[in-house]
Amino acid sequence: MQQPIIATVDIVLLTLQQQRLSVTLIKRDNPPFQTMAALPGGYIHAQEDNNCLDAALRILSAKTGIVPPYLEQLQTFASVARDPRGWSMSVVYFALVASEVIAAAQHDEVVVCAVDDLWHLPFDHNDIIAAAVARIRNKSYYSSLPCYLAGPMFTLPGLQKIYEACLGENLNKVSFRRKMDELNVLEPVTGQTEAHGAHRPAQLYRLKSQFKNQLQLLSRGL
Amino acid sequence: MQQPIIATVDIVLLTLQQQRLSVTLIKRDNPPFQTMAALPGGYIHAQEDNNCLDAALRILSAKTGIVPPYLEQLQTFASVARDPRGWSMSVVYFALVASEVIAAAQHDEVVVCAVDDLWHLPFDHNDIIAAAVARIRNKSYYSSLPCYLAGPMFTLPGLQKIYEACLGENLNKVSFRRKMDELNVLEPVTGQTEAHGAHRPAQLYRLKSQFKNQLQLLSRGL
DNA sequence: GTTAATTAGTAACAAATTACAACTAAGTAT
DNA sequence: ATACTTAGTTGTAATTTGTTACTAATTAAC
Repeated sequence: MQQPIIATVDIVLLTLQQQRLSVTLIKRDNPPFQTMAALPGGYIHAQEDNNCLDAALRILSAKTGIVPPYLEQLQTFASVARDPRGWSMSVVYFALVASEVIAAAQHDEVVVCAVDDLWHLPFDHNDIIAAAVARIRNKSYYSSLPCYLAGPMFTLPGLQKIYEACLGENLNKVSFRRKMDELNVLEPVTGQTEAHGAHRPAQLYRLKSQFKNQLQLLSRGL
Repeated sequence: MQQPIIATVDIVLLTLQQQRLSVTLIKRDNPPFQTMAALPGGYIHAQEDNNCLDAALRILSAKTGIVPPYLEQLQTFASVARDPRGWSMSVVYFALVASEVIAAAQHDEVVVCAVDDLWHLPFDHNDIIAAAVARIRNKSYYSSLPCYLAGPMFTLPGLQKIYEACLGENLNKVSFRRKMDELNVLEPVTGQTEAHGAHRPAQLYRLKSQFKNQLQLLSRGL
């Protein structure tokens, strides 16, 4: 074997900022593209990581201090051209977290940017983010995925806004509530409501514990 | 870098045999697991392959003589344990072809086996096949994917059987036809019918040319 | 305090979609 | 000709989804 293949993992860590789907970028501290913002990523450590998911969790934790509740393999991006160092292969994972989690991690060098406002990023990271957004859009139609973008407690109107941000379209209130009921992943926090204005306060909900890190699917979409 | 990571591609080539979803296996001609049947696969050739898809097409063509109309990346399987040679990473693709295509390729050493009858295969190939079958099941609900398992011409009752084999459940005739109409990927071959018995012959259809190697999706499933 | 305004949550109904059953169509075998 | 079998369609019932309009609960204004 001549030039070995570069084996890395990148993570698309998504969150909501001002109702907009946003991605977490890190200032690179090594060449190539040193000092530029890019997806958190790094080499697979064959001695240390038992598998790719381990590598993703290790790298994400090191670079952002976050252990996300939901982490799924997105796709592997590999080609001779995507990295100036040579033939490179990146197994990409995506994760969703509430924005409070990113704030609480208190890591410097972390930039959160709305996915619609991105500039040109190093490597093929724009393509990767586009693929992650497409996947999330799609999964949001028929699963509890967007729930991971909410904090530990949330209202149904709030969750609807989150779904709408993921899908990029407005939803009908009655239908949305029917579908959330059908998903059966939420439980009301008894006695707890959230008021933020001169109107009836909304019931607070949380994810049932068995769905804290497991998706639930709808049989026929939103 | 000490021990380099092994970078390979494997292909789950699926077809239908006697109405059953079946996978193509090849007798391995190198260690480990020499002479055992396994998924067609091989090393990525950094000098030769521009990307993973290229590698998949090259390997599949070399081992089976087939260039499939539809090839999609499934998932990457990577861990320290999956290959006795060391830390290994396999980018897995899946392809669908009509069984005539496999027969026409005339390659020896090719075994086609129903996915429900598989014995214990080398590496994590059983897990890989299970993941591919799950993906196909899922996509068959809302896409034209199973059409790639049919030959160049087919009847609607025949296509329904194919969908049923993919989904593992029976479908309603009227609903199925409505959905195929909605998919809008088929065109009748005028004047051509298929009779195989003492009854009314069925109209033959083919994929519209723009869908010969492109999926079409339903907005709300079968 | 009563009233107006605003959002949460529900109920009733209309529209659309899907499933089912029964039909007609077109062939072969007797 | 008649029976039989599968292809394909039509009509209708059941289910799901979307809309409109309601009631509920709160704050702000008077």
